[in-house]
This record gives sequence, C-alpha cells and structure tokens, in this order.
Amino acid sequence: MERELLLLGLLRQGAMHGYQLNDFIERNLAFCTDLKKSTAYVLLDKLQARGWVTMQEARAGNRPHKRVYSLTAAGEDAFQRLLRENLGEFVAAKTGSDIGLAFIDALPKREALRLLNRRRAALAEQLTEFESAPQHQGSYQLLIDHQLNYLRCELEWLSQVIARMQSRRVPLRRGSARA
Amino acid sequence: MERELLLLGLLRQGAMHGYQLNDFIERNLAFCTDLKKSTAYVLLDKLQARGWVTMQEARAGNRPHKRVYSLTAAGEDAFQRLLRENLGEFVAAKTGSDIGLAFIDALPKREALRLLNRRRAALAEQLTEFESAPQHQGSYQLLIDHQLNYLRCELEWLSQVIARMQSRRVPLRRGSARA
DNA sequence: TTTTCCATGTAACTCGTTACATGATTTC
DNA sequence: GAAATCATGTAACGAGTTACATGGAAAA
Repeated sequence: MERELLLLGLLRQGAMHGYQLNDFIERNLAFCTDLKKSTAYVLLDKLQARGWVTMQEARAGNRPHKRVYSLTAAGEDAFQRLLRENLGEFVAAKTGSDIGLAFIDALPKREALRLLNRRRAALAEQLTEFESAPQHQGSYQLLIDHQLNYLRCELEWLSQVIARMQSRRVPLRRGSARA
Repeated sequence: MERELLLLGLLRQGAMHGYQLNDFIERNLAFCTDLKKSTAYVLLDKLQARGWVTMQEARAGNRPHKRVYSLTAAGEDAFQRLLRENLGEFVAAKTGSDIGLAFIDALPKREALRLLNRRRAALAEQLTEFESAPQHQGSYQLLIDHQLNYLRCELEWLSQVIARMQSRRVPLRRGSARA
C-alpha cells in the first residue's frame, strides 16, 4: 500500500493527471520510491476502481487529452487509514546487497579490501550527491534527512569494517617467516 | 543474483539438500533474506539447469528421498563472480515504509507523535531481540553487526525526529490564547 | 494416535517492469 | 523538419509468493 499512499497523498494536495504525478515523483521523490510511470497509470486505474479517486477527461487548448484525478471522500478515508498504518509500524529496510558479506572470507584479504573500498567509494559518492541536493519544504525534508542519516551510518559502519579488516593480521601460513 | 549467491555460498561449504538449506537459512539468516522455501526449490532447479550445481538423489534409511546438490566448477566460478560483483557495489536499502513521513503533517500533532512513538517501540523491540541473539561465527557475524548498526541508527534518528516534533510549538490558531 | 518433523514440489496468482505503440505540440 | 515535451496506455514477461498437494517417519 506504499504506492497507493503516495498517490493518494499527492492527489490530496489537488487534482492532477498522471503525467503531472509522474513528473513530480521523478523530480522530487526519486530517491525514496521506484514507482515507474507505467505502473502509476495502472495504479490510478485501480484507485478509481476502488472509488478512491474520480477521473475527468480534460483538455487545455489543443494539448493532448488528460485524465485528471481527484480524491474522493472514500479516498481521503483510505489515505488517513493507510497513513496511520504506515506511521505506526516499523518495517526494517531490505538491504540490497548484504549477503556477500557473509562470504567475504572466500576471497583473499587483499581483494576483499579492494572491493570494500570500491563499495565505500560508491556509497560516499551517493552521499555527496545527496548532501548537495537542494532543501525541500515541509515534511519532504524529513525523507531526505532520513536518507542522509541512513547513508552516513552506512558509510561509518563500512569504514569501521574496512579498518578492522586492515588491522587484523593476515593469518600465517605454514612456513611463513615469524618475527 | 542475491539469492543465487546465497545458495551457492552455502553449497560451497558442502553438499546439501533443499530442506537443509531452507532450514539453515531460516535458523541463521532469516533476518537478512526473505527467501521462501518453495522459491529455494525452484531456484535449485535453475542452478542445476545452468550447470552450477549437480543433483543426486539419496535416501538415508527409510527417510524420504532427498535431492542433494553440490557445487560444480562452473558453480564456483559463478560464485566468485557474483561475490565480487556484490561486494564491490553499494546498493542502498529500500526502506519499507518511508513515504508516510512525507505526509505526517496531515495528522494532528498529538496523533502523529502517538504513532511515531509506537513505531519507535516496535523498532526498539526488534533491536532488543536482535541484541540478545547468540553470536555467530566468522563472517556471518558481520551481517548481524550490520543489522544492529542499522537498527541503532534508525532508532536514534527516529528519537531525534520525535524530540524535535515535541519541542516545536503547536501552530497557533486564530483566537488561541497568546501568553 | 495425533502432531511434529522430514522432504519436495506444482499451479495459480500478484505485483511490477520492459518494451512497445501512439499521437499531438512546441521548440530548435 | 527534427527533436523534445506532453500525455497515455497495453501486452508480454519475470520474479516471487501463496496455497495446495503428497507422503513417510518419529515423537508425544
């Protein structure tokens, strides 16, 4: 119901057509949702089928036909319900690429470090990019703060892991020189 | 390729049948993957079709037939490739329930706080549960550390958000008493 | 003897993506 | 006249889940 909540929330601020919604999401919320454009159109149909929004064909001047959606009373109810549900529970984020860490011992230490450093670089870059993004207004800034917090924590943790790995002695092999 | 990497990595430590794999995952890795049992069986078929594992029917005593899978050389190659790919890149985790925050202003402050406190409680509980889990060995502990780090960061951030929201004055309405 | 554990699957379904299709209008 | 923007969709596909189906053995 994440995506539904998003669409309902946006429509709450005024009637919009699909293209507008997609545009807004792409410009402002790309970092926190991966909703695709096609999906949004399909979703709007479903919201309509549920009676949460109504649609009205419109055409401004000679521009292509638009389908403008507005929230219904039932839609506002649904929004309120979904929002409360969403805010009141905690769902841990799914890490995209964690399990690799479980098998890091399968690589020579040198290479493991090289890879982790590359990972850290990618992370750091993402963070920098994010930090230089312009401030948003109101609660949207909360989302950005959250993401920033997440990225910073990840970076710090990863740095620690690398440091720990670097300082650990290479396991001695039989026959290696020993002081 | 996350799931494939996981299965290959486990099979690398020795031949296993599906039930064993599922069991291990459920007991030890439930927090970092949501691989379902049925999916695992299907996946093993696919790994076999790709030549990454071989299967051998076995039966111990009168127990039900088992299909024991072992890694092939091609499977080891695939594992090495997938592991490097996985470790070398950073993929931000997908937050399960973030967008609600963008619309938190839609609720009266009181209720918003009540919900966020509930969210924090759920988070704190998850963290406690996790902290009391037994230590794992080797790199698996890395996964647990990662999750712990994540949960702690989330908890701290959420607490800050709540604190900020609490200390902010309620917006005055027209006609409210003013000092 | 009933429940739990061992052990494996299939079929239908859901959700979402990708690629494709369409067509007008404004800008270069 | 070409390209970008505006505007909406559909059909095929893919990944994964759910619910269901099966059946023997061990434990309670």
